Amino acid sequence: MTVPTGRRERKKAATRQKIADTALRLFLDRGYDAVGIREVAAEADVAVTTLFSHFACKEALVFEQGEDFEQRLAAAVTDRAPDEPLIPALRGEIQALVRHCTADSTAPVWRMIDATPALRAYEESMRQRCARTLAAAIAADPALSRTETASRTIARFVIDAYALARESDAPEATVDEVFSMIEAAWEAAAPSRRT
Amino acid sequence: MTVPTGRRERKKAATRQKIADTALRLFLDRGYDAVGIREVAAEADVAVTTLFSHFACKEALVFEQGEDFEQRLAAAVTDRAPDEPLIPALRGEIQALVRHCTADSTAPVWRMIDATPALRAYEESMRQRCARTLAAAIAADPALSRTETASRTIARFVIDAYALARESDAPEATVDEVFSMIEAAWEAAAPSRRT
DNA sequence: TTCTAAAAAGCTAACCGTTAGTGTTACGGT
DNA sequence: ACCGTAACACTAACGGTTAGCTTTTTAGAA
Repeated sequence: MTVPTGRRERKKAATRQKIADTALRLFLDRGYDAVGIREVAAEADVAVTTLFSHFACKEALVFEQGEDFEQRLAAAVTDRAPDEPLIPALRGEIQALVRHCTADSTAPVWRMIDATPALRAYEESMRQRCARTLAAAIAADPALSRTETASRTIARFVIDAYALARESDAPEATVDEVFSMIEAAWEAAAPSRRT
Repeated sequence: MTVPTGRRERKKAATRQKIADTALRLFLDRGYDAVGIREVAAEADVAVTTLFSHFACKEALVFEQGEDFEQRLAAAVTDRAPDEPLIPALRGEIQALVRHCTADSTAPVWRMIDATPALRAYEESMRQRCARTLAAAIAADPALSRTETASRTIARFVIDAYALARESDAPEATVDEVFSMIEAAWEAAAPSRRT
């Protein structure tokens, strides 16, 4: 509850960071598949079991940064101005995420992810969790008044926009094009107004 | 090209079938995670390496039947009557697939899949391949005249409909609801007609 | 029929990610 | 100063997967 600044937690965070940094360096250097867990642990000077107490699996080492994805999308729904429409808010957030993936500093990592089936699959599973969180946030907003199914559907569509943009040559234009389709789908799911 | 009825290919198919049958029986009996590859191979009376020459991984053993998924969806696009609209044709196909998953004969398998993270993930990867094939089929039909991006988008949306229906309590109703949203998205992607 | 090339299946032995079991240290609160 | 516990380490294994190599089976030519 106090701001987490015990020596203990600082050391823990440092260990975690050192593992992630070491892993990413080795992976980018020699390829994800060519570097084994035992080697990462040795290079970071920790036991293999310690590594796995910080990260659930090998793939998770790569996604250390940018884990907040999930929170950010949900926040884009819950924290928007009371009269701000949903879809543009989500489009803005997706655009920001896409820009982050294509930024110079992170681009090599994303290129590695795209080139590695295991990492693509892991990212996909993260996206699914993300879609569920987003669906819950949408369904929870009474102002939107859509079906459970419609909420889940739109959430998946939004995640699709991100996935399609990541695969695209012109990510930002792709986001816009997909979102114009999402907008239409969202309107089509509106409750009929003559009650 | 001749109907494949050499002794060789019959024996090979038989071996494959025996492995798949044995695996499914053991999995349904005692749980997917509780049965190891070595045990499946022993029970089917083949070497482990033989098993892996027929199936790419453990998960693939479960999806032996219903692999045609991919072809069927693409066929629903390419084989439809010249003036039949795309979306209803796809909805019909998805409905058929969903019904197949809930049929009494296959329901236990799908229940096992839903209960096993590894199998859910594998199914998701199959869906992605499927979406790509479907996107190609849609993009290849000049009568539809949509963008590459629009084709890919609709393909993903259609696959989403299937995924959402599988997770739903009322699969057929879910398919209909999602498809009404897809229909709107599809129309919104139509090329503007005043050229 | 007999022979041969190749496909299919087998065996061994390992690699790699991951985990259980069991200590050992270092820290935080008392 | 002391105790409970969180963090880390060590060993040893398990389960999926593959490489390397040998043996069996089959298709088709001679």
